[in-house]
Amino acid sequence: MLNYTTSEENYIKAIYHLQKVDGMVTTNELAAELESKPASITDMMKKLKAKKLLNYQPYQGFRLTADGTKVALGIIRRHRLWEFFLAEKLKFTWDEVHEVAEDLEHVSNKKLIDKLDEYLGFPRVDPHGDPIPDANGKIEISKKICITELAVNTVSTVASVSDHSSEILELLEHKKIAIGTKVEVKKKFEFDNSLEIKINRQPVITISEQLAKNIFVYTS
Amino acid sequence: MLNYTTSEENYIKAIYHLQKVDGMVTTNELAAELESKPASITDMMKKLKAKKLLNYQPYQGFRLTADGTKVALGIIRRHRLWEFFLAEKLKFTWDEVHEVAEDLEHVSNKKLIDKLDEYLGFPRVDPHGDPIPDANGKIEISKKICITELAVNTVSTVASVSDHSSEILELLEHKKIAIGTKVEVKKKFEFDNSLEIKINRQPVITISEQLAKNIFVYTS
DNA sequence: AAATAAATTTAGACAAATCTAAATTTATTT
DNA sequence: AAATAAATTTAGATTTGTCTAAATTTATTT
Repeated sequence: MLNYTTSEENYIKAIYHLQKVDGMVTTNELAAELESKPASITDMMKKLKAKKLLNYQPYQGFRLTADGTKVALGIIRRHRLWEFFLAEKLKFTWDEVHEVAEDLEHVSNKKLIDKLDEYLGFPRVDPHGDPIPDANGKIEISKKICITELAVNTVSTVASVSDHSSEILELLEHKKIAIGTKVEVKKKFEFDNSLEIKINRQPVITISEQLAKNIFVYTS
Repeated sequence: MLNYTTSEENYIKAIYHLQKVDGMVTTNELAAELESKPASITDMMKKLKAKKLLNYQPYQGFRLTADGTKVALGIIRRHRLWEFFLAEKLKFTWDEVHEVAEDLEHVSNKKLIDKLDEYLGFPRVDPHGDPIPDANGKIEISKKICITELAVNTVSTVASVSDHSSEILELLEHKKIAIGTKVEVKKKFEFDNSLEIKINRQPVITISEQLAKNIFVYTS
């Protein structure tokens, strides 16, 4: 496996994430995501195309090749393993891990990452519930839906939370909702799209539409 | 604390290490140490001087200021804590830790390093026996001498080993010599400068001059 | 102390990554 | 389908870190 600069890695990772939403990624989208300028994007796209990480025709947007996707999954693996380490071993809170992992992810020593993985017990998801690719780049895509889509009176498990801020963390901790928590929607209110949910055998609690939109559960 | 580039940090660290031997560091020395060219050194010295990390007059060599030393100790702290982590937690061997730590040391998040330190139990020395600066940059300089200087029939403790290769590691493991091992020199041979030493209550063993030169013990 | 050698610095070039401003292509409107 | 707007690319500049080759300074020799 070749090595890439921190800058290249940040572009590759951003394209990977944007692709999941869009399929094809555009110059302006990527510039917004990376807080840089469209001209800088075009420059880098040429470079990544030359390295065969990207399919790219001028003016037509871009998407990662199979090779590019493999590189992206390697970066995401490193990022999420470090996030797990920071939360589990160093007792960082949920909202702090991302920023630190942004730096650690660029240390790309395969043996380091594989031994870290082993040390951590081969975790399957990071502290936000996002899946961690394995050493071969295989990622477990479990089907998830937003809790707002969950049928009433069906028990499910919280899979992930899409907002990673300290504010949502505070609220989730207060309501005793975490990754892995069993939840059941008891009632949906049309007026404000708030939900009444039950956690295990505790009394019903109310969650707002804004909160519900960020909570995803396994479909099963 | 300001942030420095990986390149700047590598220069600062190299100057710190060379200074300990020489006092004043020269352009060629540093170029050799960093495997770069003298012209590159001069360029960087101007930059570090402008940042007040370095005392430098053209043609006169250079030395870190108090600020520069503080920065160097921060880098060394990170490097040695990661070395300890790699050896202790991820079970890397002694000769493998340096290379990986060379990358990890440039992730300069104070909270990360202080929490790592705590997680590791505030270790005082890295796997080679070199002291780890604390969060305030204080470094414990314990007096050490080469085992070749140790008086006959005096028990001492192995403090550090200056060569970090896998070859010396193999030999040290075979002879059951490690950091912290209690040793006693029983006899010195003029002919080849080999030593006969005792480890704890085991039979006398012989070590060559080449090996002895790399073993340092506490003076106490 | 002049000549020579060694060390160091300067001058100018280059690659990587970024930017601004202008030009071009594609998309959208009237 | 022209005209206009939006998106994208190109051209040229800038910064950082590096280099080679030439010039300069310091050290060493005869």
